Amino acid sequence: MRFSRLLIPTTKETPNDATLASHIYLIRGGFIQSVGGSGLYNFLPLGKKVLDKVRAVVKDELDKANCQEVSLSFVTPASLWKESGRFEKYGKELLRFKDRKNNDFILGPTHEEMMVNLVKQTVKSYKQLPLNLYQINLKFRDEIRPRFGLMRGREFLMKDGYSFHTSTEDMEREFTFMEETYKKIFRRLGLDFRVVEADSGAIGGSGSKEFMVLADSGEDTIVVCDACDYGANIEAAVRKEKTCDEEAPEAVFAKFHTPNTKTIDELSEFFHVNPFYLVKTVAKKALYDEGESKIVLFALRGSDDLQEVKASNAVQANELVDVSEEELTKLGLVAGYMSPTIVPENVIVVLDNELKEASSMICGANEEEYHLIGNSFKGVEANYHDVISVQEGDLCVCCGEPLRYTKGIEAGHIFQLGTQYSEALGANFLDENGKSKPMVMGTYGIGVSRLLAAIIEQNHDDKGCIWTKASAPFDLHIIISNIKDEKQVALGEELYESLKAKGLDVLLDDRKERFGSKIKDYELLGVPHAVIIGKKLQDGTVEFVTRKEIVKESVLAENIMNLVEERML
RNA sequence: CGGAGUGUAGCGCAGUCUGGUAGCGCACCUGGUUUGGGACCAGGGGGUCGAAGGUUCGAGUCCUUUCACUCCGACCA
Repeated sequence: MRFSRLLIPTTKETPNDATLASHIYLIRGGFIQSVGGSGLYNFLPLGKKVLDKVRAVVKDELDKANCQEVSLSFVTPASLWKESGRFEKYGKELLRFKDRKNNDFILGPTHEEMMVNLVKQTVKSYKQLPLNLYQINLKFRDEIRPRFGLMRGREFLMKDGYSFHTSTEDMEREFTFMEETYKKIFRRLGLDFRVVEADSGAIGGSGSKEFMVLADSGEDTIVVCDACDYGANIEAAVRKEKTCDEEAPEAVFAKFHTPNTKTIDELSEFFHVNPFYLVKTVAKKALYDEGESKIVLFALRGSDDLQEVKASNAVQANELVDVSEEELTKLGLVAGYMSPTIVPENVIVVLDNELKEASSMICGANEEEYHLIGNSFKGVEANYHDVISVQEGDLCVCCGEPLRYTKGIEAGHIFQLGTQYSEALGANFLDENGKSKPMVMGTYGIGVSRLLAAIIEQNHDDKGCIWTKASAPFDLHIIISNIKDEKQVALGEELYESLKAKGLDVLLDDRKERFGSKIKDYELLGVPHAVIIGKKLQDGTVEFVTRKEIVKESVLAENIMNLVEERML
């Protein structure tokens, strides 16, 4: 294609609301255009080209893995979502609206309901299973705070796949197979990624894994082990039970006067003990459907922090929010001195798993200026859950080596769903014995438009994008330095036509611009290779450029064709 | 949701305090010069100043209402 005929509105200036490299370069390079700055984007020709290339890789690998592409209606009747129970549960991210007849509709943020409904109507027998259907379509999530360009938009392109099985074993087989298929996709796109254990979130289900593209700007914190391949999202990470070298504060059970010691630090100072032996009691309000809420006390070691997602799951809440001091007082809870053992009615207590066998612990007395010493949880029946946040340096549950934090961009997520949706929506099949059973499901997602951002986050420099081979908008970028130099133009045209004929996707910069603008645009757009036809043609040479490190190789003009073929075909 | 801020040309901004002809840079159009790191000269086009209402002879500017967007915050008992 000819640059002079393409709509590629590159700019020198960075948009004022962009902080991430991917956001800046996608806008500056004319790949995408912001729509009213509210998490909505138009894809311009170049952006659409990249999107299609990424999409093609995803589709190719899935089709090879016997998945079948379909396309589901974007607008979804709310009735299906009411059946599954998610119309209420999904929260404000679900965009709801009414048609002229006043019927409720939603814009699909994910399509379990629609897909289950499709399968329910067409699949009746075990002979038709297993089945893996997917689509690559728009999704809409009314994010609280869309930001970072394509990283967290409200409307985005997602591949969502759903598999249906006669048994849990078969679903697990497919889950593992999809993990391998996804790895092929991410590798082919040239990404550095890690597969990690994850929380299942609003989708539900038992096991789930996330595909994290490693990048400092990632919004997710992931816990990894360098000694083995353990990796998990912080929301799901576990560790080998923590121990403490310091001596435990031996004491018989007693109430102790502890003025002005509301925080763990103050308490640790007061008793001269490691926070490991203190109980931190965190109050949260758990929100449920239809405006119901409960106050929950989470108790954990003072050396640990509460992991909110784990905590929320422990009480099966939709969300946890902070509780005001007034509310606590009203319930008979004393802020700063709360206790997991002395608790008013109507307050739920959740103890962290690691407190199960703990002894010599100090906790609040739920009384102003008093703590209880010499507490033991040995043999105490209680509501135990894993609610702590794994910290850097904690030990790996698999191999015992220290764990490390890193940042990742969630680009894929696969779930073992089970029968939760098939039961709710009545998606049953008849087995060999003619018995009706709910289908066992798995679900698999890839954020296709987010991948564009992820690729750039991982592959850019201070000049612009550096697309990977599989994602680049063009294979080769030819720059004619001076459009008034007939020799340069002639060679450029010749190269362009013959390389096109060989099947390369070539961009020819034939604009009436100065060299400076053209090379800046080249570096900004980030096509993996370029040929510069310029001044040096007088001496019979041109340059072959590799974008990644900006390496320029001088090549005799008559050899350039061979070199390009050799390197690129 | 809590806090702060911003809406003026396609983009980035000044002008608002102290009311009086709508400005600048980039981009765009025309002509010319220039052509290896985002050029220069000359000329030109483009804005119901977020919206509604009010005060005034006169409102981008003052008052009221409203909408939109951006940024920061959501491990504390």
